[in-house]
Amino acid sequence: MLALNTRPARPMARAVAGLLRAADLEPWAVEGLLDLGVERHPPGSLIEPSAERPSEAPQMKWLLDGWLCEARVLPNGVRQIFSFAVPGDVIEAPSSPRFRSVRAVTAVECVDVADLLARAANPDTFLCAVLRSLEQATERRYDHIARLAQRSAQVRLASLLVELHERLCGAGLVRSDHLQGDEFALPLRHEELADALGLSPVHVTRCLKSLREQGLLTMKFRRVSGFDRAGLEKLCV
Amino acid sequence: MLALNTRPARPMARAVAGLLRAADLEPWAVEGLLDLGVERHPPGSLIEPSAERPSEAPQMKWLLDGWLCEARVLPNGVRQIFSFAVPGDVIEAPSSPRFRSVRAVTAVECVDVADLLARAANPDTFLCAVLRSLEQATERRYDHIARLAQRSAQVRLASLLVELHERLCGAGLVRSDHLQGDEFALPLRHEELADALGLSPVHVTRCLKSLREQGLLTMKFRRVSGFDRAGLEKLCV
DNA sequence: CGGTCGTTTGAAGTGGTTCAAGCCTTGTGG
DNA sequence: CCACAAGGCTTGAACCACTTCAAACGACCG
Repeated sequence: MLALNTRPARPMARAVAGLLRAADLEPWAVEGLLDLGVERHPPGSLIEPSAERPSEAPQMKWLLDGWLCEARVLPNGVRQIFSFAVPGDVIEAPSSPRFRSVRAVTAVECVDVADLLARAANPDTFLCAVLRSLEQATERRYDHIARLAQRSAQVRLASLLVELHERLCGAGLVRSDHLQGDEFALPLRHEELADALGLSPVHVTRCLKSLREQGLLTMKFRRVSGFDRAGLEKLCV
Repeated sequence: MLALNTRPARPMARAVAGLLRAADLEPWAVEGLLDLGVERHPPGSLIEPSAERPSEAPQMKWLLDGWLCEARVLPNGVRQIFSFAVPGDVIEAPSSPRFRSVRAVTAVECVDVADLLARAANPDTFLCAVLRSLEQATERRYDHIARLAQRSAQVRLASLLVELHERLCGAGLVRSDHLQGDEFALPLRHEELADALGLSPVHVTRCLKSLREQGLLTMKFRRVSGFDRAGLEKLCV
């Protein structure tokens, strides 16, 4: 379920670069990271507080690689996804998964924030980045409420994709192309998008088709290409 | 726009009792409150950080009497209400009202939390209550996302009313009646409920009618009566 | 008593759901 | 290398929840 590894594989190094950019950290801060134990979680697994460290405070993880989603399963069996986490984000591992649980969407690599702080050469810098990340997540929760309550299906989808594009840009995971449109990995099925947006998967399909026909993006094989950010933002006004 | 007053009127005393119960505070803690300046805001006014105390930290207010709503006006002119605050709640006065603003729904009385902490005989107790209140508000934001995304109009409305009933109970603002159903003041127009729930006001009317016909509640003259909590909760499953 | 704001009701339109079938990828075994 | 199965994507048709528009009604306030 969970393996520790002191020698991270290549994908992490790539994400770390983005992470550092996102957190405004200096490149030399990487050294502190590479010494740390990296937790690996397979797709679909729950991210829970480590049992070994039974602390009172909420445990936070810094996501190095892969995607997470924060969700709740309602009494009627429907899953509501509250948010997605992308490399560079900090998430709180919920102590009681009754109301909110965090699950790996893809294979995931993360480190414990407490470890990071304890071992970092400059804990203050790290802490600031962590707090900023949590604050932005809170901000996005408001955005999501407005999105769900007031927007049509197509605009909900477009604005979520714009948000993810923005965040992936910050993590250095977008290949920019001003002529053909940007391109990035989006390891979500229509069902995940539907569960986040309160739509049926088939209607997500239809909305994506419509966006494609408007030349705003193409989503295929877990990748988005031809992403026209300006056009999508105009749609979202 | 904002008046200070050292001698609060009667309505406050009532709310304070509920507030204390909600916060598990001892009755003698009231004394500290009565010495404090109480801010009064007319209906419709914005609650902003006091200009006189230009602090970096977010300013928090403890609501003694009246209702607030936390909202954003979207570019297309639609208002999204994120949450309501009832007596006993703590709210953060947003520093930049660009993304989130807090507005008085009714006439409002509140005190500054920093003042409260500075002057309180037992700041620890107060601080715990404040933190608990903020934590519960965060929790409710998740509930609201799930409500908006996954529920039918009628269930959205019912579950919001159940939430408000629960909170008003905590503040001692519900008159319990197990035979006829509970009764409490609900100073919201259909439009406010609609803006919170992502519905049109006319459809709120229809949903209320349906709930009334099911014998679950009656909403009239800014009051809810015949509130059948158990029945409503069964509806929300 | 008349004006205004909020609520109620009806009728028509639309956006999203549901169900069901076909298709396209990807992975697996012969 | 192909055959086949499984899972996800796509499309169509019918249905339903909610919206919009419009008009009437009711309470409250001068």
